[in-house]
Amino acid sequence: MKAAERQLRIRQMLETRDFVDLETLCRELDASESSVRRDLDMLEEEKVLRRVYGGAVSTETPPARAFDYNVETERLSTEKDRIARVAAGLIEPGQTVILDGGSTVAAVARELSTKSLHIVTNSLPIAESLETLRNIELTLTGGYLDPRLRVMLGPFCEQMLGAIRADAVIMGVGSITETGFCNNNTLVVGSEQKMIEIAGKVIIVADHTKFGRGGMIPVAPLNAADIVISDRELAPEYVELLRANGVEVLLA
Amino acid sequence: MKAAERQLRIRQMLETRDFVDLETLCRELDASESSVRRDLDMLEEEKVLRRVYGGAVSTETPPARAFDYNVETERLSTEKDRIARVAAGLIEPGQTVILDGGSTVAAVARELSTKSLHIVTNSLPIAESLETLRNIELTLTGGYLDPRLRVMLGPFCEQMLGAIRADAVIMGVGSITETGFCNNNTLVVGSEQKMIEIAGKVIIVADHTKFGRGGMIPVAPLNAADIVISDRELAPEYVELLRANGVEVLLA
DNA sequence: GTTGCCGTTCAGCAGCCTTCATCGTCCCTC
DNA sequence: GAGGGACGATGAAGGCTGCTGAACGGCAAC
Repeated sequence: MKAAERQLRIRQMLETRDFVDLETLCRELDASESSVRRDLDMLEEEKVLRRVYGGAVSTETPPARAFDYNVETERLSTEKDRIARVAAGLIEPGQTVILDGGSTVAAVARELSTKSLHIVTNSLPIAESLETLRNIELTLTGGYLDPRLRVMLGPFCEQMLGAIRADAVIMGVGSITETGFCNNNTLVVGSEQKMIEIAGKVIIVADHTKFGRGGMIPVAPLNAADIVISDRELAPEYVELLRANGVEVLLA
Repeated sequence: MKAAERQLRIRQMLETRDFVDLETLCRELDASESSVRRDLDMLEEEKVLRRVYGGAVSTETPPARAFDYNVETERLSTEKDRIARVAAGLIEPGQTVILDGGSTVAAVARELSTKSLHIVTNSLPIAESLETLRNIELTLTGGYLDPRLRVMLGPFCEQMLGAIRADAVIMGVGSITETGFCNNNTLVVGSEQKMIEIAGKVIIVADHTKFGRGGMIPVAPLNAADIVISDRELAPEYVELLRANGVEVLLA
């Protein structure tokens, strides 16, 4: 890849995250450390970013949106990032991928931002983080906009989902128990069930704190998932449980 | 392949990606390195692109989207605000109102923000400006997200609109001539035609500069509108023309 | 002290520019 | 209508420029 292209891609990446590390850049851009360093130097010259130890941070001050959403984004962000990277690694260029709402899935969206994809989502934050990228064709489901979750839901959303097919869905969940995946909002559950129905491969992303919580609305039994991605702190019995249900488990 | 055709193809390629490398161009255009270099030089002369080591980058600045929208928002903002206030005055609390994209309609959205309403829109900027309001229930159409206009369009959008009914639609247009209302984007026209179909009352907002422009895609004949709202500088012959077609005209 | 990151240096080579021969087209002449 | 010259466009070749990746020593972080 050429210097100009690399620098454009770095700019793009900084639109969706505010820190990029050198190792990731080398991998994503398929270039040597030296070249990436030079690119970062040039972009720093242009005030696009600021070099820091281990990578670079965006100089763009983000418009600081959303309250709850950011807090949830911060919590466990490193686990989330690792989970997100693994999830993104399962997606091939050119695929159609459904992303549902939630901060873990938003992290996946960030990791997907360099691939050439068709993304279908009902999440406004995810749409906003991807809409400027030229390599991503973005389709939104319609529906009632939940003001707290910033996600489109309800019959219109489900009807729209019913009209499409996708290679994969990447979904967060509220909780996971032996009885299956759960969530805590009727409308969210409805759209998630539809997403599972229309996607070739169902990928669930959930950090270990999601396991064993109870008392919510069931979305699907465990065997509805093809792959579950969690972090290394996940208790072994859950790994066993999932594998016994024919689910592939990846620990990031 | 001739030089003119090659250059056209290069322009097209730059619409969907922001960097093209020489090797790819040679392959895609089936031409020698020298010829492609010459083409790039000429296109650089025309400011279509900028030559960089290994290829060329588009001179179209991607962040132009946001700023275009802002420029258009600034232009005539006082006329727009007055038009918006009149339009908002036509809406009763409790109604279901469709808002299409465009800066004039965005101004109407601001004016509507104190009423208790159900708003249906395909515009992301409008959705963002209304989403936090507790008195407004917001439903978005789905569809392909046009990255420049930030509006959802296409068959999914139209299908979703086809499933609902609304008390009124408030619409901007690209131009108004004696033959009817026009716009300059095929997909936008499709969704606007659907909006007109499903709305009880069709309200067009258009400052006087929109009148008499030509050469765009027809949306609907003049008599498709119930009310057209413009500003006081609108030439009297257009007022006459609209009234002759059974359209109520309000000048803000 | 160890690890990981940084900046520098340097050989290798990809890409650039210039030059030139070739080809096709157009127009003029006979 | 055929022949020939001028012209522009094309692609190949050669020398030069500067980008790239690997290696290495130094320094910050832990």
